[in-house]
Amino acid sequence: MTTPLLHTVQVHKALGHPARLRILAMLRRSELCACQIIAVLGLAPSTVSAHLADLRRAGLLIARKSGRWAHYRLAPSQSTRAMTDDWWRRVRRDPQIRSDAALLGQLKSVPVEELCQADLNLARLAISRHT
Amino acid sequence: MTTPLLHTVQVHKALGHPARLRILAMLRRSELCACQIIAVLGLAPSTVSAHLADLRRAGLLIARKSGRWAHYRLAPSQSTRAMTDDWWRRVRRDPQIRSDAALLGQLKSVPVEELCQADLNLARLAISRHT
DNA sequence: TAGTCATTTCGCTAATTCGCGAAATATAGT
DNA sequence: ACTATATTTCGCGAATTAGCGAAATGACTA
Repeated sequence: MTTPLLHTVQVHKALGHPARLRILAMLRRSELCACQIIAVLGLAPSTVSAHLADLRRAGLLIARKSGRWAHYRLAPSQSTRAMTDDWWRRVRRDPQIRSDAALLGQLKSVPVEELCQADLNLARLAISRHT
Repeated sequence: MTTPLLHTVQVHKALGHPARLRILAMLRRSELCACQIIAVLGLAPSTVSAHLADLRRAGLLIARKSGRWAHYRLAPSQSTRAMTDDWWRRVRRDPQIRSDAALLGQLKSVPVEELCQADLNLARLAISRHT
């Protein structure tokens, strides 16, 4: 158990990192597989996993495990939605956020089986093969 | 110059510390002198000054210097107000925030000249002398 | 002009955070 | 059972942050 003050601090700490904001921005559109998030961010899988754990601990997203894959989506809570709506207005036009969305749109056409185990460059190759 | 993403990160980092949230909560009621904030938080003046500088850099509050004293108030921007309104709903009933408000209410009756140069204990003595 | 005092800046140490690779976990397919 | 593999956990070095006291700054006062 924790106080409202410390919980609020934890939430804001979770939002205080570009990679974690990028993750939340991606998840606004739809639930995603961990490997898709890893491919878009271009960071080591262990690093992304830690960021996802931070966001989950802060109550901002929830995980769903389906076989080997882990799917993440935004937590449905009221306060989470209000909070993300707030910074979303400022961030939606950010170049990094927009390029993330563009890359993610292309990744959607790649089967998850091919995407996983591939770093960002391989992901791009897979895109060119599938479009 | 910075991107919208990095600016948003900076704002959330500023909100990701209990002392800084306590400062913003206090300033919701009214502008305050630095010495009043120092007395309520019970931290070293240099520490509080650093927190205030963080909040100012994030654009969340603005400073006004009047003689020897520095007065701080919330920045009047729209987004700042929306953001503080969000976490305020969760934090307003926090015991730490409430005791801050109670102490601050009593500090208001103490002249600034007596309050300054006094730590929290001296501040309490001053309160008992003035009520 | 010299002194006092509120506040900030500086220098430092301890604690936390970030990122990675390696190892561990767990699940699908053979 | 065994292998392959998606994800997480662990251990560690680099970078950042938090706190303090000491010194510097700037403004009132005598």
